[in-house]
Amino acid sequence: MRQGGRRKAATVADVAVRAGVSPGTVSKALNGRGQLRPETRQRVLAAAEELGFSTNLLARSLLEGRTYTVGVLTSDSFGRFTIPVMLGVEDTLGAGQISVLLCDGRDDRIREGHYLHTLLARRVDGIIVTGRGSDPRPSLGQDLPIPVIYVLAQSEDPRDRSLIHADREGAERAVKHLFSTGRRRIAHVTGPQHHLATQRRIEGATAAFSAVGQEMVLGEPLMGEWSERWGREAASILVRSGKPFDGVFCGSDQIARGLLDGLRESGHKVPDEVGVVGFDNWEVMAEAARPPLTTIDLNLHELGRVAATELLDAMNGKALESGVRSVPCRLVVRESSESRGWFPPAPAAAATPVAPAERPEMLPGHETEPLP
Amino acid sequence: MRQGGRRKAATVADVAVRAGVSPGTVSKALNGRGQLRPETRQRVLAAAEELGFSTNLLARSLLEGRTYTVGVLTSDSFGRFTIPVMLGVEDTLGAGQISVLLCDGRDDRIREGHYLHTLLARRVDGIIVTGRGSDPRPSLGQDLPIPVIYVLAQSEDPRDRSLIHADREGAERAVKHLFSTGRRRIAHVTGPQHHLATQRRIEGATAAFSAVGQEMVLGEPLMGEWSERWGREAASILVRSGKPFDGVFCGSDQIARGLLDGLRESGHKVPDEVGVVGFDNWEVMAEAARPPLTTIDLNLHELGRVAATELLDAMNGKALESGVRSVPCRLVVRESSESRGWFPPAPAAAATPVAPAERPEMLPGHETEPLP
DNA sequence: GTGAAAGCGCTAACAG
DNA sequence: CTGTTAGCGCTTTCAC
Repeated sequence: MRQGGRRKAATVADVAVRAGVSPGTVSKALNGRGQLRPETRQRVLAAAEELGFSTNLLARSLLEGRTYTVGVLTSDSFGRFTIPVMLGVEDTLGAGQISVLLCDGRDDRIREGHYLHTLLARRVDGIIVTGRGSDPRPSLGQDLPIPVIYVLAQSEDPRDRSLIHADREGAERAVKHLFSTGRRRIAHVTGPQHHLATQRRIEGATAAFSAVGQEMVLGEPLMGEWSERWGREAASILVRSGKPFDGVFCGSDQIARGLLDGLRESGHKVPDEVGVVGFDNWEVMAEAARPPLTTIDLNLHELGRVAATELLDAMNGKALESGVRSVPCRLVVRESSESRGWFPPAPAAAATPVAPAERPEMLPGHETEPLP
Repeated sequence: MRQGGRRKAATVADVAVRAGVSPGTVSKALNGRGQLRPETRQRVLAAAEELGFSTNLLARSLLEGRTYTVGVLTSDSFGRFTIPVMLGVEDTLGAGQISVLLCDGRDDRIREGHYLHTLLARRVDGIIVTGRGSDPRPSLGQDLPIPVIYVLAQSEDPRDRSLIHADREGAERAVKHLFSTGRRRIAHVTGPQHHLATQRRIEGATAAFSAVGQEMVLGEPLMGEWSERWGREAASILVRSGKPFDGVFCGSDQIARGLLDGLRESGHKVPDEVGVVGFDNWEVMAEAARPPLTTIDLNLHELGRVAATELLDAMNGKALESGVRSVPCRLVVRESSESRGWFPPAPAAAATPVAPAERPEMLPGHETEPLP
């Protein structure tokens, strides 16, 4: 049966004939159900083998009313953030024999609606919606016959189940880490003001400052775009401000990398004079930075894993909880924040004591991906 | 029908009852087949609408023997190169109402075999195999009942159909582009010797040198790893060699970016004194480079599109061709190779004349992807 | 222990 | 024009 000459696949009936039994018996033998004489079972298995029999899952699904399939639907296209989530989902689901149908919404509501229709017609057992997290997205609605989980891009409807990474806590952790290495004069350079992520990270950073009774250098975050260019520019702004600073928390790894370049080129030593922490743990960025960048890992793979796990439970009848669940971020310590021990003494004791030095959870370094 | 109270979906029979007709008639009305009185059709459509009817594609597929589904199977995990391919596939297939099942092989042959089994049991209409292109991969075999196309990672078996990007021609084009901007003393810095990609790019580059009767600076390519670090190191090697050079073709954008940093920091002006061309058009890299990097775009999305198109034909009965087809790369001109017109006059006319200045095909710049 | 029959939801073929 | 029937491939009673 070469590619040209497609032959009809063998059915249970075919196997039955060859084994000299009935279709029902074949089914039992193949699925290890019922009481069969071992010898009969062997005969059936042999016949199936010889015919290259492969169960037609369509037929089984039709009967069972389950397809062991879930749809992953992106509102925007699959990008740097959604892909690790999707892989986490696929990974977890694949272990449970569940397949993933891919639907790329491309920021087009019409297209998305069309995909939703297709998924329902294909009778998927559940749907995971993902996309940019900059802002909440419209709900697919409450009247779907299957469970839906929103990941990264949370649903506008609080009755839906949404999973996001803990931006706020991550940012707080980043800043506390800088404090814990002895730095005191810390600035925050981040993305566009209107992004939800920007706001959440500012909140987290602010909380960390309050906790130790310090003020942000320049009094407020420097907001710009998520780019290396902006990071370089911010470095220049900081330097020219004349205000002393010994730490910078950046809202993204790209910004951090630009900032690192800017600092190096204006003669500031990292981490000796300034500690820098980024956000995202975009490994190619963080590892190629000079020096390698300490940053917050979004745990996107884990986010996908959790989403898949919750969805699996829901598919098995357990009611889905409502509202937003946030999955913790991880601090990944690299060189850019190393403490060198010569910092000025800590300022007057703050109301809340500085968090003790953290046990950094190192991520294993990934090899650079080979070229195709 | 909230998420908890899953109700059985309406069937053609339900619609039939409600519309006061038979199931057969419902089918015709819904699919626009056969001769129906317009009024009847309307009644059926209304009933379907009211019941929220959605065709059960499983049942249809079972009957039709086609599922309008293809599997995309990676040998390694989905990475920087395979993802654009997969998106190209999904894009093309989605337009034809075909869904994509995702299978992440993770470099594990057992796992891959398991996925293949599942795909066949689900009766997909075709399979696209993808993965790292560093070396050919084992064939899935010739005895599959459905067409298979290998993309990026070509099959070891020449009877299979493989699609790859035109590495060799891309490299040749890159070097010719440097020549066309007036440069003559060009070096080649690239990846590990044992990679097929490295070899193909060296071949292409060599061809371009031969065409204009020039020698590669240092006489041979500098081979290292696919990293920025190696790019920086190579810059230093080149500079310290004392040999004059005015152009460098890098085997990857990462190498190129490191090289650009190295050159800048050792006081060499790009593009004024040295022109640099990369490979991959990894946009975040190429655009963030200083200056923005001229490079070769692998056309991965197009590769996916072509693969999907060939697969569609094959699924419709057209026999798949055998062997490797290579899809052209594109030159993307940015600042790093700009001609400044003050170069030394061209050397003694070569046997083959220098290619005339190329019409650079600019790609639209992509915005930096917003954070989640 | 094993076989026969019914049915999952749909559509194509043939009656009426 | 519309209804009836059969069957896609499988599993699951329920007889034997």
